[in-house]
Amino acid sequence: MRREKPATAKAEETRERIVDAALELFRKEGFDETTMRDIAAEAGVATGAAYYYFGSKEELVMAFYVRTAEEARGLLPSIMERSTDLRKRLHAIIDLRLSQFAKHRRLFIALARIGIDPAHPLSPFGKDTRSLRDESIDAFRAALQGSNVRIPKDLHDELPTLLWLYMMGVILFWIFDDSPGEARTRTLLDGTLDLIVRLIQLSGLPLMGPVRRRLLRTIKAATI
Amino acid sequence: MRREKPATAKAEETRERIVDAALELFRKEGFDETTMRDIAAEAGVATGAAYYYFGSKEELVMAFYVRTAEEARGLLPSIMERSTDLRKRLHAIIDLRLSQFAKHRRLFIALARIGIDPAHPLSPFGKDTRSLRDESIDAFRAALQGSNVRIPKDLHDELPTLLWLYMMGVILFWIFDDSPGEARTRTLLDGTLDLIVRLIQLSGLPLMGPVRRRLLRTIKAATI
DNA sequence: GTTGTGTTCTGAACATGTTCAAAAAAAGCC
DNA sequence: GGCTTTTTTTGAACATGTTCAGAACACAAC
Repeated sequence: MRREKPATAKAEETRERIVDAALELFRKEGFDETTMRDIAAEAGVATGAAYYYFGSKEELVMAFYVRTAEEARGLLPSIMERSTDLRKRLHAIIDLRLSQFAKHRRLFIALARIGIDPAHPLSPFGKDTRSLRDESIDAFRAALQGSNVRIPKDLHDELPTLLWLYMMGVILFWIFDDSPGEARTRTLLDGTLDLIVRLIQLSGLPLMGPVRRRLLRTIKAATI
Repeated sequence: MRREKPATAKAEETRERIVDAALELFRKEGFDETTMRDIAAEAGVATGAAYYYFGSKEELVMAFYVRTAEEARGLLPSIMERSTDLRKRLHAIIDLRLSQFAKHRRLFIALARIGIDPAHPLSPFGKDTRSLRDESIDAFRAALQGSNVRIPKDLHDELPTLLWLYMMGVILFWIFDDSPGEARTRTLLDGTLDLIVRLIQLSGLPLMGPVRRRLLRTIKAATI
């Protein structure tokens, strides 16, 4: 049985060697082009060793995602300190993730292929990825809190999740964006962020209560 | 070399047998669980024969999609005749496609796994799938034309594509919807369709010109 | 009918993700 | 140190998508 955490320091080191080899080869050759035998050889172990630490080739891609999440965790607090402007904050979060993924485009697409299967344990909406998802949503919660925009109380709970969904949408767009430097995704992000921030601001006006509540009801009914 | 169209009637018949066997097994056992050997055996041919007609297992999934598209082509005209109400028309189109896919949920997810890779020939945004995509977009164009809602001229070109994108979004939501009878997707569709139809109506008001044009500019810049 | 040519089909071979029984190494215990 | 137990590692075996050289077949030309 594969264990969650290697027991010994040496095992931990072997595990690291395998991830490093895998990510390096994925980056250089692509996900499909890299074989588990290549990875094992590069890490200096037998093929089976990779399967002792990772249940499948796909779990190695997940290791990549976990690394980006850890990196983001380290970087985001200082980014939040730079400004209280909501638009800048949201832009910074999404821009950071996009930049991380852009460095490993093909690998990220392999991840998307895995994630789009709702039955797959590594799907972004599944329960196995819950902590990663929650952390990502909390980033948006933190961006809202202490920002220069007042958020109506009844939006407090849902808005972070909605913004996270919005980011997922932008990332989906980015996957299919073949413009140089992903310029089109940048354009979309700039244009829609303006719209979103303005909508959030407007939603606070007294007149908007009924509209906001109606929308909220639809969203809740659809996502419960 | 694999040919586009089989030359003889017998070959055409073999091809059909292979598709039928594949779809039947996919439906009964699931895409991943069905092997090419199973398919060939069920169709009464050698394994290699399947590869004579289809370049890969994935192309067999595409055959499924093509069948649903053909079915939709047959059904949509009569549906359009039933009402000129825009909301009903849009609902009918999307509901038809959702119902078709719901009958083969797991198979559709295999299709999604293929389609999310922008480099894959069968991606819904690629040039190989252009005619299927255009046909799908044209369905929305037909729904708009002769509907009870007047469409501003500058929206004529883009709106069908935007509605198609909206449908893609709903389908994406549906993929992850595990509620019984896909009730949540139905709720989302009902709620957002109201919003969309109202937005389209509002966009025709003289006051909305600048807003509409600004949004159009963003969309065009992002999708050129 | 024979020959030639293009089409359809076969089944063995190959590549690669994955499994697993057993060996090797490490850790724990006296 | 020697013994037992647990962890780690090995490499061959297996399953399945895919390829391919050639066999079988169909059909036209003569």
